[in-house]
Amino acid sequence: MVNREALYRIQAAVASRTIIDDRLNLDAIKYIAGADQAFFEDKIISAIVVLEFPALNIVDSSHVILSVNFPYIPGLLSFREAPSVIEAFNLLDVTPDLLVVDGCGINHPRFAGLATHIGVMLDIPTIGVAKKILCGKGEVPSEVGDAEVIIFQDRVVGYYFKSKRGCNPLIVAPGHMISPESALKLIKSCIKGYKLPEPTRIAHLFANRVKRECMREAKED
DNA sequence: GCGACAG
DNA sequence: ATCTTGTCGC
Repeated sequence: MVNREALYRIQAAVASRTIIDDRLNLDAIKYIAGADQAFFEDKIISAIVVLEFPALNIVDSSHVILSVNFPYIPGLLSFREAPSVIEAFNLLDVTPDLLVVDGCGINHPRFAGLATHIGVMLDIPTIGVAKKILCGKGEVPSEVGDAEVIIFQDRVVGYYFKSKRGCNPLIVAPGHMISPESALKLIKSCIKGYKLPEPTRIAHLFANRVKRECMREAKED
């Protein structure tokens, strides 16, 4: 059903094009966006919200509903979710300085997680924020605010970050055009009392709102 | 061979 | 991710 070798080659190409240094001015960030997905029957809903930085109030949003045409396979999530995220991103009126994606960045078996894939395809800075680790090893921080490096194949690919008490740590990693340190610093500045950073948290709420709307309409037929 | 495995 | 109410704990 899935030709993994061909897809691995695409991921290798994505990884080769990834820039793991700051290509954005951290002190000049005005808009930071977040993307998240929800699923309904055979449809994938991608929602994106743009927040003004550092206030984090919503200034723009967009969403698309497409047919799902690829299964969920650990390590190949990009082929399932990247297309719809890219389409939603292109519908925005306000172009953000960077995009926070729910999933892996370079902390991936072939250094090409969803955030990295999207960043390279759109040629924009991205950060990946996952709730569970896919690969790599690191200490697990126990104190809120603490972070520990995650190493994979002798490379620093991200951090474990304890964003809230009583919650498992987040996994923060560079997607594209940003360093591991800057990615962590930015995500830290987006925590507002919840486990998830505002960009992803609000995008998640928005995606679910759209999904509920789909369910309501489906029930009427 | 066995276990792990983003969303 | 999704199916789903109450419930234990800070």
